[in-house]
Amino acid sequence: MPPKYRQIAAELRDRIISGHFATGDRLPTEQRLMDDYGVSRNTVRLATALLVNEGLIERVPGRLGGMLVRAQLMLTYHASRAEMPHGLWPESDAWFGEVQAQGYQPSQRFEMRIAELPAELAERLGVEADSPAGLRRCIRMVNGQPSSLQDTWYPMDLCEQVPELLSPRDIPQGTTRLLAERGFPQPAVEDDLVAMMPAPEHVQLLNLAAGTPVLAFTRTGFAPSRPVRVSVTIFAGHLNRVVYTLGDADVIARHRDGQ
Amino acid sequence: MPPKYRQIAAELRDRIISGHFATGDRLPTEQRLMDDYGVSRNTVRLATALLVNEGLIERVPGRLGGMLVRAQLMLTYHASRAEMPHGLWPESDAWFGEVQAQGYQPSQRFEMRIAELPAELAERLGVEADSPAGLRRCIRMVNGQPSSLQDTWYPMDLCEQVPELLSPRDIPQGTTRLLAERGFPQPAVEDDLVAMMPAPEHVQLLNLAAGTPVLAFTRTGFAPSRPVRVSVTIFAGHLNRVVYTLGDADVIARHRDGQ
DNA sequence: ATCCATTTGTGCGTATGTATG
DNA sequence: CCATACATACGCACAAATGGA
Repeated sequence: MPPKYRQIAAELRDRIISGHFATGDRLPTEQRLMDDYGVSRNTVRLATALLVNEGLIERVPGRLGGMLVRAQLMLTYHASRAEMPHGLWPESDAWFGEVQAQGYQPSQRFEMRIAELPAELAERLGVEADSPAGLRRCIRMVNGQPSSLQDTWYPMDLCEQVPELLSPRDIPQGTTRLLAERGFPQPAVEDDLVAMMPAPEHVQLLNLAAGTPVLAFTRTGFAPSRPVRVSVTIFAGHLNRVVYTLGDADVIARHRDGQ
Repeated sequence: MPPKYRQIAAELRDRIISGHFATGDRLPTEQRLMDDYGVSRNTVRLATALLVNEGLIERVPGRLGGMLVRAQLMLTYHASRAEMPHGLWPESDAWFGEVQAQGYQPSQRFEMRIAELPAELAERLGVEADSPAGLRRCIRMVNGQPSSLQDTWYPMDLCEQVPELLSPRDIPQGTTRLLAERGFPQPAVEDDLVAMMPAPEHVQLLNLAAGTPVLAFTRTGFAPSRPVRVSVTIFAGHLNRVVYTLGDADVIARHRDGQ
């Protein structure tokens, strides 16, 4: 027989998944659970901590607080559509469009600075670790909630050839098109996706609840002569999914239309 | 000032990330941390629970147990290479090859059964929810450790046309080629990736430590006339990453060779 | 096979702090 | 200012797992 706290967690989990508790509902208070199950507060906390770590609930202190069932809002990001392969329109526009098409309210915030390239990213760009590079950071929000964090790095010599990259504001036509106009098209990209628990920095910037995993999405863009940029996007788990379409897209479109 | 348990967690986290503690090292015992920091055992457990949830350590009871720094082994899965677009070789062979090329020892286990399609997957296949379907499950292991879990669903009517799909053993030429030979090539696939905390079933099958996120990778394969299968692969986080190459792969290959 | 020592796992009770309405 | 809810922290006890004597 599993320990009490796991049994209690399992019961509550089932009631959440089955829809007995809906999004935004309050679970019974800790005191109530202590009485119902005849256990100590410690045991109740162990049980509910599991649910917090699974991302099913969040805890809110205060008079009208409690343990709330979290929303399972899901946003789709079409990785093979944006900026690939001929559709060279600005990625931020693509993102705005996708979010709005899904019925949500997008917004974003920009920052620009010069920073030292972490070793792992420097290798992808084929430059030395810790060399300086242009870093454009974009925090994207959906309905006011931080949703993803994108850091795009450009090698320093490229920034000198294309000084607009150092602009602290959004670049209207998009950096990908800007680079293409200056002789650095990106006919190929390599993406790399991994699920991980967020670093403390990401928890803060994305306002993540404990137990929320993130999807780290790294895209390296290649000009014919060299890699020109690497973007690291941290997607808040649960809130985002990334979609790729490979092969003959018409086949899929035909099927969708047929439905 | 942050609470004590967070301070203690932060110190230990820094020492792990900075390499002061290496993979496999034991952290000080709970008793030792109580003495060092002058706190109760409860506080030590709160602190170390954070690190467990971040996937940094695992706890092992027993005489020579302790809190061990977890390995950060990383395996790469080339999603756009296996079985796409002309290279129609068996996916399991592709996986074996990739793992071996990275210096690890692959193995896998098969199961086959008929089961009811979950609503979400039924929609992708364009059939009714809860209708029966052929389910092929493959548990893949690296160096004996469960690494990923793949469930592939085939609509029932397709299984009747291609009865080998119901074979409980591995299909030598691979199911994708088998289907192509029987008139169901897959010129297009759609992939869908999301980071999530594992369901209890996944925790058990993949032998996951608490706090390990997973990458759920869903691939829908389309024949010209219809979708023919949907595969759901659960990758244990930390252990796996998924890579896509989009556009002109030669551009990337040239750059690699040039290094 | 038994017993013992060590380390984490589970559970109890209590007290005080903090956030919110 | 109060009431309610979760947050942090102390202390204690016994169970379970593991490895060695």
